[in-house]
Amino acid sequence: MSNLTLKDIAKTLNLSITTVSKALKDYPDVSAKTKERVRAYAEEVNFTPNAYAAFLRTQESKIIGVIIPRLNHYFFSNVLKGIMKAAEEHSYMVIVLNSEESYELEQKQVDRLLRQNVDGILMSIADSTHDLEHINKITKQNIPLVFFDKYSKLSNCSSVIINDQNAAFAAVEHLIKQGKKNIAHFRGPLLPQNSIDRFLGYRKALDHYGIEYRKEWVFRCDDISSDEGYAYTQSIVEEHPEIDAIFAVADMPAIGAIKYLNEQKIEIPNQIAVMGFSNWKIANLITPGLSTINQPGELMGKKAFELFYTELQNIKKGVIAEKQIVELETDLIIRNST
Amino acid sequence: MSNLTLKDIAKTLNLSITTVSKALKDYPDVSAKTKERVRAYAEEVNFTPNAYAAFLRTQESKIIGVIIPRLNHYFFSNVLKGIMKAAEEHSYMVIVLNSEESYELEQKQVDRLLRQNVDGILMSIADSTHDLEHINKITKQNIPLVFFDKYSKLSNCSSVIINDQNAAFAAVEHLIKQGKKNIAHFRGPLLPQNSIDRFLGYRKALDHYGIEYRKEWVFRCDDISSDEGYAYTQSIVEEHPEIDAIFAVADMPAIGAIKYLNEQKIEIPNQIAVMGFSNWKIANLITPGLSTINQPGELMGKKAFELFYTELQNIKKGVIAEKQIVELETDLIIRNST
DNA sequence: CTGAAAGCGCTTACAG
DNA sequence: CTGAAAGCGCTTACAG
Repeated sequence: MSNLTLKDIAKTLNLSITTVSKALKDYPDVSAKTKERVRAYAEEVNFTPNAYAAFLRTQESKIIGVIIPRLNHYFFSNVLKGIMKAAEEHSYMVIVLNSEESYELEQKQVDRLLRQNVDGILMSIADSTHDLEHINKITKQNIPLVFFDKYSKLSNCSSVIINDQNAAFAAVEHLIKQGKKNIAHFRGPLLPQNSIDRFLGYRKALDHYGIEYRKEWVFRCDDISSDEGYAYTQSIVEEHPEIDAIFAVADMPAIGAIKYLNEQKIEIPNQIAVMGFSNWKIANLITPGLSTINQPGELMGKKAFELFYTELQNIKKGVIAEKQIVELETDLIIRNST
Repeated sequence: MSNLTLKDIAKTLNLSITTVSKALKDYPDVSAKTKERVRAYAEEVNFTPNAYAAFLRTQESKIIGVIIPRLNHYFFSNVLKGIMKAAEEHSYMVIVLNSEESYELEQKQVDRLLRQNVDGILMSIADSTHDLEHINKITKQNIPLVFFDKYSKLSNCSSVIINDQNAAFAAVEHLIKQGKKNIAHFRGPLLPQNSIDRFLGYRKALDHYGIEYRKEWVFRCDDISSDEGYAYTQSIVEEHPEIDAIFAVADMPAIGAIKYLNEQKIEIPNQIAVMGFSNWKIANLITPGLSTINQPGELMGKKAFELFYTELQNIKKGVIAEKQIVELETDLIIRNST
């Protein structure tokens, strides 16, 4: 809109479009004097080159697309922050799309990003995604694709993840070492790999310490919400009084549990200990503080961008490199809820 | 990358580029048979038109830029969610930038968005922004600009805001009606309008009910963080034992206050009542629940997009319309902290 | 050191 | 109903 072009500048300065373009891009074959003239004028009139026209030549949009399953989510916000910071450093901009854990939306959003000719796509798969056709579309077009956190074992793509199974094992092991024997699990939805892996880590820890697994002590949180945690804790207290600890797939259900227990004046951790997963900010703000597993969100975002970036360079050079899986460290954070 | 073009399709189908383009855009002057052929083939080869080339003709990027001062922030995430949902409905994509409350970053990001030729910019001003030159750049280029939440009274732009002064008044009035007389205020930084207005609302309420204002009971939270709230509450308890209520500029400092009071086993609200502002999710998850002012984030985002959209239509039609200020309703939410 | 020209992939007014 | 052609605003190989 009402933006100046190279042509306008060329006309005003009595130069060719070529020379103006070169001057602005600091080509060595333009005289210092001309460069100075052009630059001064461009500054004066606040010239901003048209990114679209440039793209048409260079075929690089300098934009990446990010699809996250939840926007108002401490962990994913942190990942996004990491991505955006790294992108900024490489002069990239980020189009953000929120799939709201919906497979249908996710498919549409992939299409939209492809149409936009983004230079790459970074995504975390929605809970309801059960099919990878849209993912294949991306890889077929030879566009770098990087998964973070919720990835797919079936697609051969670069990914930044944590070892959910080991982390969950450590969490449950900690509960056991605190003397807890009847440990319930609030698991996540059925499809996503991380909710499966955290469940498996729970089972493995029970196994390892010779504690019987009881499937009626596993409660499914499809929304991974505090409300679910609250409601399940109520039914635990009322129907399974022998349960002495809860390991939740994420902090939110754990916080719902703590809320209920606080209201009922049930002692945490003496009567029931509560363990979360993710280390949201809120985990340290409630009373008692929530023990949890720290998941390095910002670092994950940074790494995801870097994987994209090296992959893009490889493609440009025509190098076919192995896809990389980066596994980040997690820590057990012990607070007063265990 | 490796993307088909209209030319490729035209060649394969033995048609002209024109006809292919028209067929795909459902122009009336193309035969149904041809349209069908083109569409079927485009589908088969997964053709995605090049958005940049299209832009160069239409001068519409179908992208907006959003600058928010904080990313990992319940309220701003909600606004973003509202913006993105509305954008999606209008086939717009959203480039998100995080100014981290920094004036310098904000300036750079405005430049980057202008260079990208976004169709409009939606932003909330950083706490440290003390100058509007970058804002003027946007309006000079005749690009729609809409502020949300943190706006500037000095620039004539469309804005979606709340009445911070009235909302703060209602919050403090509620404390007074609960019998509180010695009410401290955790105020925000000096520059942003909303932190000024909330402070003014606090003063107005005191005035209105004949309570003396004491400036040593006002504590400045430059980061609007729980840590600041925690530390100030400690000094209140130790140095100003007569204080019986706290009104905080936002939920985070209020939650820090509650954390400290809980640790010290100081009764809330009997000894000290605590009032927040914004109604973050966490406000209802801590014990006691935090009384606060509900700020409709998602709705604010939706309205901001709509303001942008009507402004864009006006510009296209050459209509010069008044800038609009939309003021959204807030509610007093009473929980157990007051 | 400067500039004319081709071309990126579309859209659309115009001709037939 | 179909197509040749101009043009959006850049970049860059090439000529002078």
